[in-house]
Amino acid sequence: MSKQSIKLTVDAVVFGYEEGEISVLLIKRKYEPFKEKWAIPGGFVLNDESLEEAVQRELQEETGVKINYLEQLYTFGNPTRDPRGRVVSIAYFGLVRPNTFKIFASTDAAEVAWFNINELPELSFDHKDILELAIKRLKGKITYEPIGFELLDKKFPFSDLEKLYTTLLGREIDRRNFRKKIIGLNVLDELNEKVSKGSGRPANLFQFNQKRYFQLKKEGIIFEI
Amino acid sequence: MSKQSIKLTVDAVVFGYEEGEISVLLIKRKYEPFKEKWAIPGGFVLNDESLEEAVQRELQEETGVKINYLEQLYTFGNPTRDPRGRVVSIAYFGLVRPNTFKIFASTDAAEVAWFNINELPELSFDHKDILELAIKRLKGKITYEPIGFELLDKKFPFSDLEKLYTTLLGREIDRRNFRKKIIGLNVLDELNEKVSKGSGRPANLFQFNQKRYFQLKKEGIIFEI
DNA sequence: ACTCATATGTGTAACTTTTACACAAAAATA
DNA sequence: TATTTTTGTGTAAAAGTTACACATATGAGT
Repeated sequence: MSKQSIKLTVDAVVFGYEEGEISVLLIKRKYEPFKEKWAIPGGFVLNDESLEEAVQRELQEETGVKINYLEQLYTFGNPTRDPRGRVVSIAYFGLVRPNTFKIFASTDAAEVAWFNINELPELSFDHKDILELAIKRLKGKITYEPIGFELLDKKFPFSDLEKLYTTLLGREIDRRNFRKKIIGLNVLDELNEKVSKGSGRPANLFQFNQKRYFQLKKEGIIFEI
Repeated sequence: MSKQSIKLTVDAVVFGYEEGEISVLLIKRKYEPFKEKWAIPGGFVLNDESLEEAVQRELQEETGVKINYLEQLYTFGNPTRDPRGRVVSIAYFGLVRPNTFKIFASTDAAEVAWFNINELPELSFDHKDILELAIKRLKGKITYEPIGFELLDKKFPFSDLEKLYTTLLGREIDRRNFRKKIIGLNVLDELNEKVSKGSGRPANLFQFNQKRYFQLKKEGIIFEI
């Protein structure tokens, strides 16, 4: 039996949301292979760091992003997925509020940019597969975990939440029923603050109450939309 | 930056079901570390095989089991999880019908045995965490994917299915409502065969129709219990 | 300051789904 | 042949989901 020589990387599909558009963070590779091609940020895992640490480090290095919500997505191990040899990649899935920092390219990245998930460029390696799986997971997960709030401002008008769900679910939602349902879940605090964007009646602001969510979860009450 | 020296293993949590009990397949380790301790079957990934091939090969080698249903569970990468050094393990989750083969120990395994998931021995490495996650996944997944059928005989009386769900969900089910629901899903074929085990009215046999399931899935009709 | 356009906020009735519940039929056993 | 055991089946109440329209609060235009 030949000695194992497999390299390990982590990759992070980071989603952001702004004004009705779901975007994903990509970098333009500075080096071969796939030099000048767009790719999901990521890189080799160091010997003594955990996988999550590796993801956070690579994201910080390449893009300047500090992640808000992070979870493991899937491990891609096809023997031919990397032309350099056997490289297994553990893909993560992250959510951020894009307006809370400035992105910048460095180390392996020549450029960093947000791409609308419906207008993606050609991607390196098997990153198209990874991204598709991540999109599927995001769209699926918002109906049974309250991860959507990680994409919105801490305080948000109800219409933002509604628009996010409309976008992710890809269909119209009845405004009244949606509001009833969400309010009924009992995980939102209604604040005494109003915000008015342009014309129209000013909206009340809401805030996700994570503590209450965990409490309810512990009691076996499930979040479901 | 020091050169990466991380080893990669796969581990497989294999579940079986018989007579109202969910069991998991474990091996007793023949070598250090954790010599003579029970562990989930698995081993090092070879350079040129896919991760799934590695799982199937290790299972075959160590236990004689050919898996029926296999999916990736999670990747465990805590830097201290293996005393030999940095070993990242990609855990899989499998389902089999235990009565379709004989298990036997070989290569790294001194013994192989089925353990009821409620009466587990002490386990090696972080295998307790892996197993707990797998059990959680199994219990969760049966409500929205028809994987329960992978644990039953191809032809089964309705009561077998009901008992499986009772066991996995950990609560009583209304027999009539359950039957109505499952029949309503339209994925079972009712056969013209009866089986009688002991006393009582003989039961009709049913069979899962995978083709119909995929058809319905494609049409957006979801399996849900 | 008045009118118009725009976005927010709210209740009820029809419909669908889920739950609760009991007894007859077919076979084995005593 | 009476008793026990397991299978097989319908209906009514309750809960949840869906469809649907108008008043309110602001900004913009005149």
